Amino acid sequence: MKNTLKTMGISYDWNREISTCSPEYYKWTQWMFLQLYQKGLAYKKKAVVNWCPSCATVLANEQVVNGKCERCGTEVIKKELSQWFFKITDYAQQLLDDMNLLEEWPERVLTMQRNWIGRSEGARVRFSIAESNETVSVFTTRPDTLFGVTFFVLSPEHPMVEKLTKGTSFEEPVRRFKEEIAKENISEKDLAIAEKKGCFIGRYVINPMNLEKVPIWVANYVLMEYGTGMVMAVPAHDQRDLEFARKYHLPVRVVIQPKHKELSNETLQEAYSDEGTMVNSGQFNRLFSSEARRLIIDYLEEKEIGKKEVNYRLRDWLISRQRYWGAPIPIIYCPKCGIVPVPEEDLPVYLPDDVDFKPTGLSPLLSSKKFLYTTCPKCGGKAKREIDTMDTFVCSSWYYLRFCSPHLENKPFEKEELDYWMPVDQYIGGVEHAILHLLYSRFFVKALYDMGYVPFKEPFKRLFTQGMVCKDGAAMSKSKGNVVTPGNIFNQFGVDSTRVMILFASPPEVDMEWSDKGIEGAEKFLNRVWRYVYLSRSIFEETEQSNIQGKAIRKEVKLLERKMHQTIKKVTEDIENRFHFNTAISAIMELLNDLYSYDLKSSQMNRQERIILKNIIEVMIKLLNPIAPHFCEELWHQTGHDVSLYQIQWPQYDQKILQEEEILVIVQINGKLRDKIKVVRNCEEEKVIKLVLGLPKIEKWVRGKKILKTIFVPNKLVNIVLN
RNA sequence: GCCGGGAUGGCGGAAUAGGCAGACGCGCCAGCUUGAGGGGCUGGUGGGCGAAAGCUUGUGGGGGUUCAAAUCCCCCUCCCGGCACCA
Repeated sequence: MKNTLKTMGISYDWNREISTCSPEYYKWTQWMFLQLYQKGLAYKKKAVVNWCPSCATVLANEQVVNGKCERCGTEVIKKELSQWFFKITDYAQQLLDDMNLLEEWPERVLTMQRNWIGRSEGARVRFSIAESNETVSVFTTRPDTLFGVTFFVLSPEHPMVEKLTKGTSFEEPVRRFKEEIAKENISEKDLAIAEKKGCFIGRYVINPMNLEKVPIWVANYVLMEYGTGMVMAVPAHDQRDLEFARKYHLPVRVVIQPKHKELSNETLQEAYSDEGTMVNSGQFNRLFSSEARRLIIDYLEEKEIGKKEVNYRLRDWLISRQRYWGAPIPIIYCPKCGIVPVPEEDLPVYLPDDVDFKPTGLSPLLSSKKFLYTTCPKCGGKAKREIDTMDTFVCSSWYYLRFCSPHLENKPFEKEELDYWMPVDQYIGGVEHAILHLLYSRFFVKALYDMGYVPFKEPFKRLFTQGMVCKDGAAMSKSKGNVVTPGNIFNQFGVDSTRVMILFASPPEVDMEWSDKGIEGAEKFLNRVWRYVYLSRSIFEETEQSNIQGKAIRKEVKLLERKMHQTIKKVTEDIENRFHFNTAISAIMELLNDLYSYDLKSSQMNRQERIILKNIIEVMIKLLNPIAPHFCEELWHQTGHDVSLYQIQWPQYDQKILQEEEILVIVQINGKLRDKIKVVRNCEEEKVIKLVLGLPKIEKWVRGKKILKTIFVPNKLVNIVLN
């Protein structure tokens, strides 16, 4: 990889190269963990987590794509395990709010992050359970539909289910139902379309608004992980609840009527989830639903039966991995002292080298006795190390900070270096990192900011997302193995032709299907440049004095000079503002085409003209240099220069020469192109119109018609509107 | 279902602030050069009508705004990406 990059002439500063899997680096990853741990942002909990059977490790939510493992594509299953998490949810709101600071990020990525965080506003409402002192709470985004609650649903995994059915005649059937659901084990992907199933549990809750008793069910469509693991069902205004109600013949009660039609409890086919006028809702009747929503929340708060609440879909970041690769989590378990963090001075906790890689489902580190057994830093007694390693996304969440001080030994980074380098001015990466690396890194910087380690809130000022390069319909990636090795193309066509081909194919932000069809064109272009310079080589021979007399510079030379300035402008702007190398290259091609087509014989040029042409050729080489550096460097030396092109200033364009003194003006009749005319720049309206009306083609169209009006856009166009 | 982004010749793409649609390249066709091949050079190349000049049509489809729309607005179709029984 490094060799390929070097071969391609990509100018990284290899002095700053770091390797996240080296102890010098992961020492500081472990240090980060300890800082987060001390702040309460790293914690261990038992939870239902994603497990990839093929990788034999747990995964974070972000690493499960369509129910499959992000790395290997295996269907992910659920397991209950005790694992380490980073409390990214503490930063959910800040991650959303600070998107304002990310003005130069693509909207697409911000949207993806917004979706992922999934903020929803609503209320938490407490319901008491009938014939009991217990209460339960639900989260709802629609407190205005509270009067429409006709049943209550718990997730089958909810601990309350057992509690509420214990010792009743429902205990057995509910248990059987839970087993049935668990057995089905539908994948995450199919969950959305799976049939709704439920079971009444024999108990009731009291609706705090109207004190109605409504039955409690368990059903497979309620997620344990979101909200409180239970929902208040409002079938009239929620499609899922309606489907369930119709299947089990539960009542439906409309509490919001839309403007132009009247909904009926009996015939309702589709839940109405928009706004409307409140009905069947006691003192809130006749209010508009959005208004009622506010007032009901006030009412809930006043009566202390609920409160306004914001819920996020974002889950905490599960960072434990049962893999060898990754920094060991610097934690020691002591039978006396419990969970003890490894003291900073004992870092790094080295990855052992005597491990057995048999996939056991437990971390390979377990097999290293040397690693596992240690002493407790607190009491000195016998203790065991945490055997899981950290998600490698932890390593990559802060590497850009390390780049600022890559070899520092006593600290992860130097404050002065951060001040100088950070935040990153321009970050470039694939869109596939939108909610993985980019979200994690933002979280890290926010946490480090709050701890006073970094003086900025966002790591990356400007983000550019490259399109994905696909092959055989799938994104090219190391893990999928459908990568093109550029070696063969280099050998056959050379590195610079390959660079031209890649850059010319399409602008970098779009996805593209890999094709090397353009390689021959790229090679042809470079050959044409080479040949032109070669044919004009006498220009560069100082000794040869022009014996052509005369000072007049021919029009062709002037035109070429202007074209050169236009090209400088175009190439500079395309590269600087948009990374659009494809159009930059095409501009250079145009310049070259012009050079060929004017066919100036250097032997027939006077001194002035030779100086201009020489400059044009040199500028062309300079402009092409970022695209084909090896080629240009060689040409540069071939044309008699000793200093490397890298030390040469980027060419500047001259605004005055840039502008054409004769402008081609478009002549339209009723908006249709009919003719073109050349006029001097900034020619006044009356003059141009007069000229235009004198054109034979235009005269033909205008004859016998009445001119209703004329549109004049200076230096651009004339449009004559006829009846 | 919701949220983004798209759709322009045979192909990759261009048109950056509403003003020449198809820059540049690939491919293809014809010609020149060459013993041949390769290479190079010249010309042509969205569709229709035409010998040509030219006319006409044309940026996924339909409607609209405008003197003027690939570009702005509304509706629809399809493709890609994200989220998705998220209460």
